[in-house]
Amino acid sequence: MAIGRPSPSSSQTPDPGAARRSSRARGIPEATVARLPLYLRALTALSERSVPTVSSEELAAAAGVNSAKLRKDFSYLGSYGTRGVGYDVEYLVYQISRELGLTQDWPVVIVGIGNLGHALANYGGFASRGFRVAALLDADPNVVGSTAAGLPVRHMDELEEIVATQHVSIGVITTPPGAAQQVCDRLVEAGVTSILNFAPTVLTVPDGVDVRKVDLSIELQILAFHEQRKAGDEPSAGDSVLDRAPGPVRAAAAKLRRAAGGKAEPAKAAPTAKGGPDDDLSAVMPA
Amino acid sequence: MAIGRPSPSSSQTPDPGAARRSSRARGIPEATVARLPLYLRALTALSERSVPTVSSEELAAAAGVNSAKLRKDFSYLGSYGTRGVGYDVEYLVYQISRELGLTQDWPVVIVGIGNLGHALANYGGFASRGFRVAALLDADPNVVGSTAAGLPVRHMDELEEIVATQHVSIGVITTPPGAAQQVCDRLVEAGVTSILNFAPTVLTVPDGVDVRKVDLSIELQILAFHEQRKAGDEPSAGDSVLDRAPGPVRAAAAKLRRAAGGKAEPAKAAPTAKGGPDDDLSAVMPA
DNA sequence: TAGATTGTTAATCGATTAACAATC
DNA sequence: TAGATTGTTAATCGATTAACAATC
Repeated sequence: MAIGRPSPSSSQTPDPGAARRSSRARGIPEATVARLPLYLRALTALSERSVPTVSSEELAAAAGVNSAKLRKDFSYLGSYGTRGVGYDVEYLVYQISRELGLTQDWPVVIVGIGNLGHALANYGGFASRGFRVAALLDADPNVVGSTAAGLPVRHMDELEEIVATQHVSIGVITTPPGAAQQVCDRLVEAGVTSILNFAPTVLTVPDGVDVRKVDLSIELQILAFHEQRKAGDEPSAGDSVLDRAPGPVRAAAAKLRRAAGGKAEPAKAAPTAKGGPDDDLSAVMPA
Repeated sequence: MAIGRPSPSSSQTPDPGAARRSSRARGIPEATVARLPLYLRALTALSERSVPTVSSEELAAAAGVNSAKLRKDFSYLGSYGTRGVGYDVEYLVYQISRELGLTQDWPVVIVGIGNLGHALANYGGFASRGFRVAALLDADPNVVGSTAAGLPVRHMDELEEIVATQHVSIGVITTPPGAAQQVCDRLVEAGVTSILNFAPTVLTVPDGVDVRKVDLSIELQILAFHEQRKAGDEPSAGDSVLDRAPGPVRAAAAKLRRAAGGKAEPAKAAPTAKGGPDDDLSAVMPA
């Protein structure tokens, strides 16, 4: 592979340090930013029920966090509450919306219109938050020309023009993993500076471009890890005595296996590691 | 609302403390667990290319993290590397798979077969990681009986029997938000102990049940926050002089607004807060 | 042996939390 | 005033990172 030290901000996982630093410029930690949408959602529900004010305790419960954290989070935004009373719901909705940049319109392009692209195009939560689907794009001639969520699917060739004329700064990638980096490069070249990536691939982008990823498979794997522990912590089917042994013994065993040219438990590793097309989304999303 | 202090482990965001504590029992921090799937994906790609060994530097680059973090992560699993050489790819694939619980079969039910449910049913990354779709379920008679990804969509009434007979411990919720808690309750009652929630709702579950959420809208909002900052940090359209003023002045302004019974900038807050059905996924997923 | 690379240590940093003074 | 609730402080905890001794 011979890959040099990666630039911290050029990998798919946005460099937490960079994000923190930039947020800290105005004093809002990244962890707080990630919770603001939760608060906003809970506040919007209260607003629709015409609830005028809410305490940190009530709002925290509705958002699923504890109240100390919520108050700390809000303290980064300013002093928007009233001691002894609570927070004005409408005012807080507005302030958080503004802080998140939701008081402006964000045109978005979605690239790769398979089932997932369809689902996103139809997602009501986008429009109600200031996100507007500027265009649906696909490279497959069989898909181009069809409609999804009332919008025509346009060809990738139009990407550059659409991004330029509609001032698109956010792109959503729902292509198969093999196409994702290439699509990403074109988006960035066209002027997109924020990317939401659903393809299970690490994307490389230049400094100044933010990438967030949503990975369906990873979430399930994390659940499986905890599920495994709940099951009584008895050794799983794949466990061997050596695997449970103290570090030095395991290490020695590993070396023995390597020395013997042997793949450790290959028959057991194979089913999960190579059971199918690795993370292929082509069944979901046309190329 | 009058909601009592929420039990830390009963909210949708899995109590990080609890997760950490349980992981720490065997010494694996939650942040490390969340990265294991990334390493596994990179290793699987190397395995398919028949690469025998890999250094921490190379693997870290492929996974999009730095090598110190990767070595630290691996140190929680044991000593699986060889100094001066690197890691045996096949052996590491097996060890990480085992640690994550992927050497066993995980039957999964998906509830709510709209576009998103379809996309997930078709997602190749599941099957190749030991996750097997045990059943697709929906409450809508018009959807029940159709097929998705070659599987029949079955009625919610069959949920309990399916979970019991097929030993399902993981459920995926892709219903509209209004149905999510009810579906969650039924899943838990039937014996499911891990839930992946795509509905934009906070789920309440008993102790011992893990919930992870994937929230499309929240990811976009976080991108918008950073995008807003890139745009030169000039005041956005919604800013007023008071909103930019020091804390005490802002607070005073808030109080004045409240005293006047006035909603702050209602015309500006309204479009984003109430533009459409809030987070309604019904266009995406049939009830 | 000499070069390469791991596994671990220790310092640093950010996030969480409880507690409480400030103040409505 | 008395009760309620915010905003902030300070302690604690987990995560990250660089550096390097161990060792292949």
